[in-house]
Amino acid sequence: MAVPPAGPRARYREQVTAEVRGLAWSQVESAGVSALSLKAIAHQLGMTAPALYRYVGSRDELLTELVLSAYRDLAETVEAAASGEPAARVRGIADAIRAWALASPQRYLLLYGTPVPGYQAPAEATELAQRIFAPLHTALEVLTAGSRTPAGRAGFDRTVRLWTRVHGVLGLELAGHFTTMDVEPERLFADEVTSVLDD
Amino acid sequence: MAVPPAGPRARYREQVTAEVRGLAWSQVESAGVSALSLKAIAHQLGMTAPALYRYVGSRDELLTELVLSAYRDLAETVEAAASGEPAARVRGIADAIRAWALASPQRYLLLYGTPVPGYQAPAEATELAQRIFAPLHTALEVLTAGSRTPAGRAGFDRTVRLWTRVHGVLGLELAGHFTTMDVEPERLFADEVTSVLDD
DNA sequence: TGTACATCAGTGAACGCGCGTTCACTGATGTAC
DNA sequence: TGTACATCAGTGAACGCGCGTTCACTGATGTAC
Repeated sequence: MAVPPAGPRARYREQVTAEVRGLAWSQVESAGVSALSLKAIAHQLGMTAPALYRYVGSRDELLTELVLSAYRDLAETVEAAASGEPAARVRGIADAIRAWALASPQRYLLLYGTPVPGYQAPAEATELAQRIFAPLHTALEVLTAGSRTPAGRAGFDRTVRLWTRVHGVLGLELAGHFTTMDVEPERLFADEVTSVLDD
Repeated sequence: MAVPPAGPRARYREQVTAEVRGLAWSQVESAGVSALSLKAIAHQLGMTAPALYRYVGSRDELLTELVLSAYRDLAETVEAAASGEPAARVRGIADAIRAWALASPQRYLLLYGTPVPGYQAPAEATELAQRIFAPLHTALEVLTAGSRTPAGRAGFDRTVRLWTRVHGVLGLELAGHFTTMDVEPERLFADEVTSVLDD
């Protein structure tokens, strides 16, 4: 693996770059994507706005980095949860997704909420979305190997169903629609995961 | 019913007010809530920005009007679809919700997508959300009167489940997550509605 | 070890844009006598 | 029927704010001889 130049300057550069990403995330997490502001980040770093262009190509590029890193993080979370007995594995992955979403609602909404108008995610996002989908799909396939649900189309449909049910609960929960409704999201979520296992 | 003053001035006033609402909607529909701009509306009407304050209290008030009218419209749509045989009625309502969402994705997302940061919907929104929920709930109760699913808590949970499954499909569909995934949203949606009927 | 040079982080001024909102006002329109 | 008055839609200037982005530049830091 090629190690990039690691002099003191490169070191400093990486550190500031990390701070930029960190501040960008805290903007998104506290007030959504629309709050992402290069000028605000610069001032929080104690520098003037143009200096930020040493670390960021443009606002759109920064946004793309956030989106991709969120996808990557979720993919890793899902992959890390993919272990154990088949049924428990599906449940484990689903619970990991919910925990990931609740840990940072705006990060989840950045990926699966209302699309940012005029912004088109890069092709890599699609690949990462598949990396998130795959462990769920595999877990469900293992669960029913040689039993009721046939493979192929029907198996794919089942994974999609799991995904939409998971999002159905999370999307409404994160948007606050259960607070006025006497719903226990946790139980509802668990039941929805079970419903797909029982399919 | 008290008829409001209907002289030529009131007439004109109502007409312009309607145009303001119409332009506001076309902004939201074409680029989401964040595109809602009083100045832009004024200029599209051929007037200067301050003149708009004859018709609108503030941007927030206009937004509230949009949100409430979207809720009202959906509630009416759902109520209008609540007829026919029990199973067909549930399906009819669900299909009406999907048609309503597809007719104007941003209007659906205004209600159920990522919340507008810093904006709090008025209490009336909660009442209207219940008006949307109620016909679904009634239809499901009629469907299983005296059969498997007991009333009360379990019946409520089932309606919630229907709602989250509907939203799971619609939310991801409207955000464009199926376009790279070889999913037929219409079939998926129909299957999800069926899954609750079979519960 | 010391000096000359290249690198590059950060500045300051500026551009052009958009936003919501206020204020004192003009002038046309409708209304009351 | 005509005139005086009140109503009110819309203007123009302005405030203060925020945004992304460019440009020529200063000055500190690291590097090569």
